[in-house]
Amino acid sequence: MEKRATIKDVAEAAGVGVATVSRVLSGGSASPSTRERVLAVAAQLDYRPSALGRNLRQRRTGGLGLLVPDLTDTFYGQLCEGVLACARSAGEPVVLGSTGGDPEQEAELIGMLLEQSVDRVIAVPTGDAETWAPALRAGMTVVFADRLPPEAGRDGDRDPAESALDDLMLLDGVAPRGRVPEGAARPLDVPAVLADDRAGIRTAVRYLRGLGHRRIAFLGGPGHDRRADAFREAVGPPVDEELVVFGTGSRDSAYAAASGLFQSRPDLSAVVAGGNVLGEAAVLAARELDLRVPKDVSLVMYDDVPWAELCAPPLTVIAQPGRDMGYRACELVLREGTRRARTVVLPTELIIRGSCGPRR
Amino acid sequence: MEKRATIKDVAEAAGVGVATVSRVLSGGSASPSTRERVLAVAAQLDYRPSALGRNLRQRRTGGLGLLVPDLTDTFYGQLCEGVLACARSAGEPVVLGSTGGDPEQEAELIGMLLEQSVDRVIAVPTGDAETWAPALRAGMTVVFADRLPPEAGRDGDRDPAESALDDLMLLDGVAPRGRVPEGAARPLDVPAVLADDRAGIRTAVRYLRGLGHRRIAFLGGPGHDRRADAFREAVGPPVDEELVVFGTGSRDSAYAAASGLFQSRPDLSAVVAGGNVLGEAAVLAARELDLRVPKDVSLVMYDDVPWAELCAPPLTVIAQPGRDMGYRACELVLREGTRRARTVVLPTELIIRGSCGPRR
DNA sequence: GGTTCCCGTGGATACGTTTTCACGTATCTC
DNA sequence: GAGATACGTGAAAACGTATCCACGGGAACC
Repeated sequence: MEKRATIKDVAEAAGVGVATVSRVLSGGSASPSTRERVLAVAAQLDYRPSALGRNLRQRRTGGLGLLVPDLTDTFYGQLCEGVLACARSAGEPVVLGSTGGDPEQEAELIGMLLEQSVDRVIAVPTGDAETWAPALRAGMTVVFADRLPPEAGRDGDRDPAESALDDLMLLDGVAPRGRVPEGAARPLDVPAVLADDRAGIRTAVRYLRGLGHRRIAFLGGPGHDRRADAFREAVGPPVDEELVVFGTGSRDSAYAAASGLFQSRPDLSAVVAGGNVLGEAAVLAARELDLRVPKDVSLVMYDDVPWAELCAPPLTVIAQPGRDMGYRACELVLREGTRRARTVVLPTELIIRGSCGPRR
Repeated sequence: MEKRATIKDVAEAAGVGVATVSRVLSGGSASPSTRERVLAVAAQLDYRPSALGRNLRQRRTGGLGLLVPDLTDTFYGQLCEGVLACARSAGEPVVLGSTGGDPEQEAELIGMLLEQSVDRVIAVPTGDAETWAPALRAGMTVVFADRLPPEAGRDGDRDPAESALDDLMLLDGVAPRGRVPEGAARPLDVPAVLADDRAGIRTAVRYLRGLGHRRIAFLGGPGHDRRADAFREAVGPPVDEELVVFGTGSRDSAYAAASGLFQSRPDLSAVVAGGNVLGEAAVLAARELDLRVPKDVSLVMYDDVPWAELCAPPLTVIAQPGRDMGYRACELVLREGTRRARTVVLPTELIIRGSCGPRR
């Protein structure tokens, strides 16, 4: 456990100044002879520049922050893999935080990142604009993935992913449509990578409609407000608000919400689950209540997770490219500063398996 | 986006020296009056000590490293959640790396952690002792979770989790039994948190035996050597080595291994999958080959993941406490230095669902 | 009342790096 | 051949913190 060699050691051993060593290793100019000598000495001493010194000097941590609600949710696992893949190719370390869907924990983690001088973070936000204000105020580069924080002064018409772009593979640099009410809290001006929820939900609802379903429910979790809105829009007025229910994030609460939904509204014949945890809960709750899928109730689940295919029956899903979303979000956060990036919307795909059938 | 206040600013505003501010914030001694004044000023300036400066000063990064093979694998998601929970309660940031089951990537990530001066790592190792040598040589505190690196000079009798402790909830500070051959490569002296693989596999094999199965296969992935050994021991000699097959880590390769196994040995009647990705592959491959579970083939899968219950049929599993393993591993790595810790073995549990039946 | 001890305090230093600045030499140009 | 230009180089400063050390003053003790 010898202590690591410093740049000074290398400089001394190579008979040059520290500045020269730094230049050689940073790709600066140096004469071929000295460059070679420095490189040889550095290799021989197994010298690795200390990120600590460098970061302190340039007053920023090289790393990226990554905040997700729950790593047990396979979709976020995919998203993380995407971020990590991109970060690795950029040589950036990633510090990870799991918020558990709790804004307070999220705020705490933001504070931790601030303390670490991590100035670039990609997050699946849990808290609202207020939670993220400190990060932005500190000049952090933030990119949201998968969702946006709820907006204080909501008006259903403004949606950063304005959708209706079935052919458009991705949308970069959209100008926000619709004027923001003067008094309302300004929405966060933060780039984001989102799935085309509106199109995804609409396709699913149309599909279910085509199978004859009229009473369709939406089962959401925290952060699924955009999807719920898309659902409301897709089923069209009048919206039966009793058929739009939310869990609070935990698997238990998702199960409770699903079970409650099935019991209070036995007339429903199809449900759209806003995430894979909700879908899982729906399957479990249906089974517990002796509702057969798809005979008694049809189910479409957001997120194409590997196990969707293993289910009984295999689950029809709205697939969103989790890994890609992570990768692109990371690209955005890395590119930031060079060019101001805006929202990116990735396409969803309805993958039809066996969990939907005609209305009984 | 004002720049952050430094300790100097606080000192100046409070009319004291920087040393005093540092002491107050680090819990050192100070008079009540100055302490109060400093605290007030710090709060008012929204001062947060820079981890960069502190870390440089004390020549270490506060943070923890966490290396897992694949976040898409739900078990590792659980493990990560455990680590993060423990790390958060200790106020330590966690930098995450995903090795993809590739020793080369793992080595690269270790190098990255070294560069960041992260001196404490918890890892699900992918590479061997050689991969980890640089980390140990640099004085890193390493704790392995879920598995150990393969040992150069293997002898089947030495197993850090000596098992046979069905009642013992956990085993702390076991002395390695059996002498290490003189010439053989010394096993890494690294604390670890493992599941009681031997007991888990043995229980599963006994269960299958009780159902009448005689040709039982083991389907493993990288790092499942201990489980394979436990399997060999459980079925007892002679071991039909054709029934012990491995995938390389990817879902595709797992599927290929499972499919190949089923096709080359149609006489097998039960399979033990060494991990949930392998279990998933086995279900898929069986279905593709029109083998019904459990009628034609029985299946026991390692890892109790939420979707095991959703499967058709619900999967009988060997549950290991992923979250706990992460939490304990993190505790170990934090405690290290205070007291030299050794291997911890956590119990497994056979959860019987519907994927096993009597031999047809 | 004088000496000793202790505690609160501030100045200075070190951590390892990048970057600026200035210096010297070698080459080019007129 | 003398001036100007370019380039390679090293000394030094700065980043924000923790900690060592020295200094001062008040209290306690003899």
